[in-house]
Amino acid sequence: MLNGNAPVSGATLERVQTAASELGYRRNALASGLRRRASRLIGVVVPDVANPFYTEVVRGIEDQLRGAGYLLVLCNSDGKIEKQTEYLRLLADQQLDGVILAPATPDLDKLEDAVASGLTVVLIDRRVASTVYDTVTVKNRDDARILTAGLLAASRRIAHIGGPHRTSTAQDRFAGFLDAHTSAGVDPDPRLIFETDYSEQGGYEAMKSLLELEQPPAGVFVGNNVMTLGVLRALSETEMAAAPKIVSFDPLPWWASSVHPVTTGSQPSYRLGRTAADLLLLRLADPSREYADVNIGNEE
Amino acid sequence: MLNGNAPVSGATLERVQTAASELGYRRNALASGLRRRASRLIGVVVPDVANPFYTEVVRGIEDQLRGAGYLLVLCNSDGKIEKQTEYLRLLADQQLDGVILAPATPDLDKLEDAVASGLTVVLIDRRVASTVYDTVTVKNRDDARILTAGLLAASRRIAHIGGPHRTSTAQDRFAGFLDAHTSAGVDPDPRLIFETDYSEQGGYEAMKSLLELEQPPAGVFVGNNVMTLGVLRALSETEMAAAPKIVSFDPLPWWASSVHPVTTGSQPSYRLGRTAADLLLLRLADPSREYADVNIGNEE
DNA sequence: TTGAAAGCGGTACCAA
DNA sequence: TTGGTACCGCTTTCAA
Repeated sequence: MLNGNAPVSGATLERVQTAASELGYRRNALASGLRRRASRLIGVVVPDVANPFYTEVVRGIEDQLRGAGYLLVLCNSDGKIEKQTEYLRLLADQQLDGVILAPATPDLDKLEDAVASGLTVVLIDRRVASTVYDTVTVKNRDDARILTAGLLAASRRIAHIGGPHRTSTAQDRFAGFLDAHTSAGVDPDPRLIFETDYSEQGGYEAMKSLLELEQPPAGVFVGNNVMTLGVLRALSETEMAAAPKIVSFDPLPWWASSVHPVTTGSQPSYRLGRTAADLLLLRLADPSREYADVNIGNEE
Repeated sequence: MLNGNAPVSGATLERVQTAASELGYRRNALASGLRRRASRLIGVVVPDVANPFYTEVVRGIEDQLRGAGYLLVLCNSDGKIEKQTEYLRLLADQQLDGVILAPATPDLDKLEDAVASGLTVVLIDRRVASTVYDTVTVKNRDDARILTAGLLAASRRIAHIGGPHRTSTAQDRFAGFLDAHTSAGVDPDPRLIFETDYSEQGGYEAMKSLLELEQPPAGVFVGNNVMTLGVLRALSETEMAAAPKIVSFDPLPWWASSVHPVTTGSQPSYRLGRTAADLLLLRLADPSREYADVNIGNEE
């Protein structure tokens, strides 16, 4: 009745509605949710909101959910599978309608529990070995290839500072880096390839090592924004005639300022968030729709 | 029964509990909440999570709530009173147990509605004209005084780039700036005092103006982190022999790197979040306790 | 100590 | 179309 699903006559409906607003009636969402088996709450599980990439993603999700009348429940997993699992259980207990999850590991066992307990799941950022989830990722390989090609146009000595190889994002970006080399007919120098943990400190240390080489690279491809900030810190500590060109896969946060120019991809973290929220709302509306695997690129 | 509040014998209790876990029983939080009139959900309303200050605050709140088994519902008000009001209503509808709010305006009318509808409110960051709320702020005036005094020790020509005067934070920080001048027996130069809107662009423009002066200041006190990033951008665009010393009220985010050294206060945004969450949990446990007005400073 | 029953505030269904 | 009633799953109370 109060949600308009009842076959009441216009007059009665109106009478009820004015009465309701005059009395300041507010629907109790808990009671409603209990009956309808839905809470109008969406969970978001990310490694850390304090990482500027996820901050933007979360903001995008929130903006999109707001329009649909959903509220966002924020969870930080710190990339730990136990925290992620615990949160998924809690979210299921709270009867959340769905979860947007940036998986801590490519490993899916626990995820199935979550789904079994009634959570609708949308995956973001990292792809996992399964096609039964809506997934939103960025065009890691293509974008990395394009960015690297830009560097190779100026020089053949290009370094790579990447994330942990167990993550799909780091793999894909490294593959793009190699693609560009292949196209350009250049053999990458293994001494210029660094694998770190996607951290500021990792980027800093890798860049330090590069700068200490007898022949530093002419350009550096850096696999994410946080590492790039470490790279910039390393650069700022070093005096040199010709600093290497820096290309960062992610854009730096809007408030980051730097003396050293950095070329970046326009990784659309905000749009990624909106898209993920969209997919989740669509699936909630129609659980039988086909699974989507959206790949957000630099276009537009 | 399932929450242990029932006068059951040990044996029965245990029997039920093992049965429950074997069957994979999970309590329905919606039903439980409906009955107990509590949802184990806490709302957080901030202007924008993407502002590094609030990002840290939110992270602090989340970590603290997690330990207590509460979930965090994130809302961005964009500093707009309408969005804030709408969210408070939504949160009340969802029967949230409480809200941690960074008020968009010093104006409280709507807040009372929220409380009337059953929300327990804790205020953060900006103080409002009322003593009937738990409040957590930073020691704006003292910290600003100390930071400014550091600059005055080196020179008498110190500029001030502050936030909007209608906010309590900007007022207090400016007062601290003046305090330091009084102690040092220095008259502040009004041409060096800028009021902006706490934005990166505002900081940028103010700094540009300062650099264009015939006699630029020897030091600049900047009222928040975001403006400081604008200030740094302005500096990076300008070549000069002796750049002014920059002091930022807030610390820059951990990943920020900069060529220009910046002295910062150690504004404990993370701790502010934890403290706010603590206060809220305490009040939820004992609604009649005295209102707290906590002032977090640089000590420790 | 135990079990049964009422009710939190809605929604959905059914007979009138 | 309408009003009445059962029921969502849990907590609390009350009688046995």
